Amino acid sequence: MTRHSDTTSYKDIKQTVLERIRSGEWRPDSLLPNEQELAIAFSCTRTTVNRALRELADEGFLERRRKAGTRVLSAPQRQARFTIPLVRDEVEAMGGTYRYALVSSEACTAPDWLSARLALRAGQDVMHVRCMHYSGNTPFQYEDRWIVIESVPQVSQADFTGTGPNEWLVETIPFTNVELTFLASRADASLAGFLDVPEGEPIFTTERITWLQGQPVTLAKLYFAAGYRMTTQI
Amino acid sequence: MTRHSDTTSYKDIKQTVLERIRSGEWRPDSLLPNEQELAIAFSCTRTTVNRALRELADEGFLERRRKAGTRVLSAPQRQARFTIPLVRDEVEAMGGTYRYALVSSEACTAPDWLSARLALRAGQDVMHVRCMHYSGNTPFQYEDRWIVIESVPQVSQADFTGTGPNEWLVETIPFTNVELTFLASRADASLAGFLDVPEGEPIFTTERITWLQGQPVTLAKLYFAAGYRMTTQI
DNA sequence: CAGTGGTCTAGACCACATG
DNA sequence: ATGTGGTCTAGACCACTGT
Repeated sequence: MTRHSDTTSYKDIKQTVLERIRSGEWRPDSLLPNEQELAIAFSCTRTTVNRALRELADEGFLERRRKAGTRVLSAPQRQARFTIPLVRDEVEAMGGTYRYALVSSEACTAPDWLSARLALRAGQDVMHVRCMHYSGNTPFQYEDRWIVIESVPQVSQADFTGTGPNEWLVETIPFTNVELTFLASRADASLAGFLDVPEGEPIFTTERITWLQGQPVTLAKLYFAAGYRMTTQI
Repeated sequence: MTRHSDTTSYKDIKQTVLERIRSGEWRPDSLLPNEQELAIAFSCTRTTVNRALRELADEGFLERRRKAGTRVLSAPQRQARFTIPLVRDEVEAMGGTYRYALVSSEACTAPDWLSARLALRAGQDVMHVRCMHYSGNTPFQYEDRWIVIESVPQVSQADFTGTGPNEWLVETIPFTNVELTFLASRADASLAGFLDVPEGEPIFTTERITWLQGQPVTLAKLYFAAGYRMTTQI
């Protein structure tokens, strides 16, 4: 495609393979010809076939094992893959004007449930930050965040009045591991007030736990406005 | 690593690059040396460097543009990536015994909201299937599904008494495009009964729309039992 | 127009899992 | 033991895009 039309690119091969799966020519669980044979069939090198099949395996269509060969996966284990945007970007992408407001920020000893959740030592200190994100004047997200001070000592001097803790952390900590959880929670009186919904309203919630090289850094609970939907194309 | 220890593999390079980002040696927004220079530095070919950097870009750490070069992304656009399991697998992975029960199955004309959502022609026929998935005797998920008959004519003869429509569709339709949505919904009286929760309970919900080569096939609304959490490591 | 990444070739050796 | 995928090399041409 991108090259002269007489060559077969790895993209062409991916396309063709997907079509043969779609059409039923290569049924689920069936074995594909090996790379050598496909290379001959497609008039290209094994390297090119390899890249095409490797990517299709990464994308969840094929399973490859040395000696065993390449199979079409029976239950297409499609992988949802979506980027986690910064709140600001999300609001602006919807055409809103992003506004941030700090609710509270205080250092304290980690409560028991948090120590357990993050595997902290007893009595470790954390910074507890609560804040709101708005789209224009409409509540968009309430953020309830705990930051482990020992893991990010600079947080003691941080000022979250004008900038949210997430943007601050992103700039301060270059690289992290994340556990992401989605759930539906119920708006209690406090949350209902912040998000301007009736008490008891179902609230789409995500929880993110972040580690820096094995050390727990932060737990963030993000409560979205009523009716929020998180969508992705696969 | 996998080869003789005197060679540099693309995995070694990925590792090294990530470490340099972590350590701050290569700051966000900064430009990496070009592939040729890195190849010399790592004592390998440009091909190998290329694969390492290409994968890191796929994973959201780098941005690459011809002529412009390779940059460290400032806001790590980390991508959550999780597989969508079949209900049966999910229940069994939790150590439960999967049980299925059909609630209702009937052909009808698509209601207006569904026609709009799936871009159907007015008056197109659909199969409406409702069913329950249990873990042992505990409700696990309530499924409310609509299948476009014109897209899957065989559905008229399908029997969903013993097998759920999802497993049937997976076997019948080899390959699809999917739009996936997560949200929090509220248990109405009917749903509360099926899931054995109080009315008004927040319910984690996913909606899946599936197309086969541009044609809408099915819309499934999946309501999970109270307290359900969907988790993924990034 | 010139520099950077994108891709392909031809060949090689190796790791691994199955029979 | 052997067949399969996994990876690397050395070199080439090309596509894109910023200057």
